[in-house]
Parts: sequence; structure tokens; C-alpha cells
Amino acid sequence: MAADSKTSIEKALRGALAKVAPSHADAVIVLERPKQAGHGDFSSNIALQLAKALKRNPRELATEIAQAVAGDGFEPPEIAGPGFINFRLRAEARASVIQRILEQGHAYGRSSSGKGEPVQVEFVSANPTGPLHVGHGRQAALGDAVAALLEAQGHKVTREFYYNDAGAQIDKLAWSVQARGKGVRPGDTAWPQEGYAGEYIEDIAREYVSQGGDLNDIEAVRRHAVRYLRAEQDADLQAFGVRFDVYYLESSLYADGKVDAVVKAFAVNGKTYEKDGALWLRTTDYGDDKDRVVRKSDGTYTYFVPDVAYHVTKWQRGFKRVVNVQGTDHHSTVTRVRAGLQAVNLGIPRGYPDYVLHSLVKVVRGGEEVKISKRAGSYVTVRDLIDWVGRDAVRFFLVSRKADSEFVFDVDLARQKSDENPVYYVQYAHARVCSVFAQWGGDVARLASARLDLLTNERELALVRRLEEYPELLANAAKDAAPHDVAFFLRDLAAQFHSYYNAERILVEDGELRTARLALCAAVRQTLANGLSLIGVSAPEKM
RNA sequence: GCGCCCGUAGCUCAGCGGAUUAGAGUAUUGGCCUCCGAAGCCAAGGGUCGUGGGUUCGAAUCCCGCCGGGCGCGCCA
Repeated sequence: MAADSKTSIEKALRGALAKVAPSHADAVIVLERPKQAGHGDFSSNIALQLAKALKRNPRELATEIAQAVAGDGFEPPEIAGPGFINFRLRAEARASVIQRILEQGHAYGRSSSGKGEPVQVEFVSANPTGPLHVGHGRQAALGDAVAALLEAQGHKVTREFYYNDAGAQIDKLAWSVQARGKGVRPGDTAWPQEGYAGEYIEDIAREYVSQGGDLNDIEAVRRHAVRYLRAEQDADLQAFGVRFDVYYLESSLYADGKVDAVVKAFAVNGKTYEKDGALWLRTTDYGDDKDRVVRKSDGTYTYFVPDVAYHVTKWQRGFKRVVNVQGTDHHSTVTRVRAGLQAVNLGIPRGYPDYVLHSLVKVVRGGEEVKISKRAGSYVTVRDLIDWVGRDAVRFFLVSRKADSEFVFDVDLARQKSDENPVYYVQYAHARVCSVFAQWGGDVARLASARLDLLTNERELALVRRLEEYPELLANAAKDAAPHDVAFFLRDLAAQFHSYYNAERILVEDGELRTARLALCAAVRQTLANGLSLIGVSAPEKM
């Protein structure tokens, strides 16, 4: 019964439309969830949409449609405002979601609509030249959550980390370590140009020397430094609860000839020309505001060529959908990479790949911006944040704003174990339900057969309504690559639960009503746990 | 100068493939602990949705101008 009340209403509405307005029987029906409880569980503005085309008064049209609607599980629809048709579910149809949640458990809210199609999410992709900074942290939190959302929709997701292990930045790193090992300090005349000045450089040099490394062997210094920093980044990511399936090395693109192949494809397709001793690509043919250099006059390629080659491999590896998570400071590469992918002429779609661009993170502590850390020098690291406020708070906070808004990370707020701190508020709701069950001591599995029709008060029905929204919310969040939707949902669900908990004496009453209420609590707990796991935050039983 | 993004309650932010009275948290104020976790709950006040036009029966939402902020505009990555 009412396995999905939304589709059954949609169907009923479609049927009514066929009778009342056969010429528009295939119109797009959008069922909204009204913000106001007084407007029912679902609302359609179809009459308003069609009124113009049919040259009818929208309210009259709405009335006719409403009268033609036939179906069960909901009350006869009401007309409101300029011509909205509002639907109200019958109590038993609403509460049936609880049963579904308890039966499906961890699977509640998940869907198989992705049909196992492979999707790749590339994120972090930090070069091994220093510890991960807070921007990488935002990418890690966002990217992992986007990946989890896509998995929840039935996609086969590959989490990928791409890094440059061979370019000019790595040279600078090696020179910096070498110099530091020889006692040169940043600012000395012998210090390399644009060298890395953080304290970690000294750590690397010290470890290298203590292991008997030769500071004059710059290749060995480079290998050691890269290995050291990769290990450190991995440790940070692990502490953050993020794992990658593939680490892709830029150097392998050169080794495999993929970079040369891209340049050749550009030329074969007539998209290049020589000027000032360099080779240029006509990216302006694909919407870029100027053409870009492919091969510099010194014979080496610009970074953008391996970037294109890398994305070609994504396509060739079978990823029809790719989401790249990057900072907005790299947004100019979006047009360029897409242009390059068109220029190789392999049938890659124009908008490939998708991007989630996030604004920068500002860390505030004690009312002042924190700009430096001892270890990294000029920036705050992911490790700093985890040490200060804990993994759960970092992940929840970094995911709780839409990606393109600037984020002020308030360390003091994230540390607070109080109502002001959203992550604790949500986790606390979960712990509270666990506590109720611990005191009750009964068998949660048996709650699935509770008499859910006994749940009739306003708070209960509102809570049930919220729970029912969850699958749809996840589908939209996955489509939009917008994990902040999940964070907001959890905040709202927690708030409603706290309100309910405070108002009803769940264990005090006895009998079937108590069982039904416990079933509701169990469904809330399950949904909270499901949502938190998607954004990489734990759901504690005690706090 | 050009391109992209942002400007919603004192503060931090949702909403922006138009639609019923613009939402949350926090802060402020006033209530609620003999009673399943007060790390909580209830209530009140607080917004001409940066600004000026336009499209529409209807605009925070779409279009144009302006103001303010961020980022990017290399034969750097």
C-alpha cells in the first residue's frame, strides 16, 4: 500500500488531466511539497501552468481537475490560492514510510537509477609539495560526499586523485629540501627561487640525511621528498576518512606517450598553428577568450596538455560522467580543458566533464582569521583543523554550505559541544534515540509490525513527512552534486525530532501507541545514520 | 578593462528550471528541569530578498544596467 504516495498521486493527476484537458494530457506534472503544513503533503500548480494555453480561469480549471482525480491513499484534493491543487495523504498512507525504513534499513533512500553506470569523481589532486591545506579539506569533504551520493543512486563510482610528480613544482621542492639540508634558510641568498619555506621542509631534509641520503644527489632527494609528502597526505586523508580508488600520476601520461598523442590529434584536426616560436591551439573555436599555447618556444608542453590527455583517458576508461571537484581559483581551466577535449575530436560531449567549484575557506579562531600554521608556513592544514575540532565537525562543516559560497570556518563554534553547533545537534539526536532504546530494552526488529495508524498528532505526522522526503532529497542532491542539501536535511530532521522527543513521553505510555512511537524513533535513527554516513560523519550511540 | 561567482533577518546561511503568508540556526527577550539526556523544548520581536529598470496575471527566483565583494585573466601549475 502506498509504496510511493507521490507516484500514485502523479498517476491520479495524469488520469484527471486526460479527462479534463485531453490536449495537454502529457503536460509535465510537478508535485511540490508545500512549505506550509496547511497546504497538505503535495501540491500541483498544473492548473496555473495550463490556464494560459487553454484560455481558462485557473481556479475553475483546478476545480475541474480536482473533481476528476481518483485514487486512494489520499483525501479528496483541495483548491487553494490562485489555483493550486493540494493533496493530503491519509494517515495510514503517510505512516507506511516507517515500515519501509525499518525494512530497508541502511538501504533506505538509496536507489538503483544509476544502473551501475561508471562515474568518476576526481578530487583533492594535491601535488606532493606540502601538507594538505583547508581548501583540500573542503574538496575532500565535498568530493567524498558527492561520490557517496552517486553511489547511493546506484552508480559505480571511482574516487580518483591526480597528481604531478615530475614538474617544475617538484623541482622546487627538491631544491628546497636540498638547500635546507645544507643549512640554507629561507631568505638567505642561496635559497632557491620560490622555494618552499614551511617547517616540513626541514623535517624531510633531516629524515633524508639521517637515513644516509646524499644531499648532492638531487634525484634521490626528489624521490625521498615526494614519498615523504605522499605518505603524509595519505595519513591526513585517512584521518579524514577519505579513501581513493585510483592515484593517477601525471608523469605516466608522458611515459605512455599520451601527451604526444594529444598534440598530434590537435594538429591532425587542424586546430594548431605556429606563432612566436610556439605551437598554439585554437581554443577560441570552443568558446575560450584567447588561444592557448600548447608547446612553448623552449620545446616543452604547457601544463594544460597533460591535463587534456588525462581527461581523454577518463573518457577512454569508460566514464561517461565525470565530476571534478576544484577550487574556483582554477575555474579558468574549465573552458580550456573542455576546449581541448573537443579539439581531439573523439566524440566527447561538449560539457564534459562536470565541475564542482568551491570558493576558498577562511579559518577564524578567537574572532580573528588564522592565516598561518607553523608546519606549513603560509596556510592552515587539514591536520590542524582535525586536531582542533575533530573529524566529524570538520567534515560536516565543510559540506554544510553550497560549494560556490565562501566559507568561514569558525573553529570556536565547531569545538562547542552545544546547541549552537549543528553537527553536535544532529549527532545528539541520534544518541538520544539510542538512549531511548537502551532504556526500553525491547527488540527493535519487532517494531516493524507496530500499528502505525496510531501516530496521529501533528508532530508525528510532520516527522513522518520529513522522513518520506529523504529519498527524493538524495536523488536531487546527487543530480546537483550538492551535499549541503543533506546537511540541511539532517539539521531539520534533528530539530523536529528534538521537538517531538520533548513533547511526547515515549516510554511513559504503555501499549500499542508506545510501540508505534518507538517505531517512529527507530525510523528517525535509521535515517539520521544513513544521512550522516553519506557525508562521512559518524552517528554515535553516546556522546 | 574582460570573464565567472556572490550580495536574503544583527550574525552565519538555505530557497533561485517563477506561484499559496520569504525560511532555518544563532543572537536578543520571555517561559519550561520531582518525570525517557535541559548538550533540549516552547513563544515573541527582527527582512522594501544590494539597487534601478524590464518580462509576467504573478519575480528573492528569468533578462538588462549600476553599486559592493571574491576569484581568474602567463610560452606558471
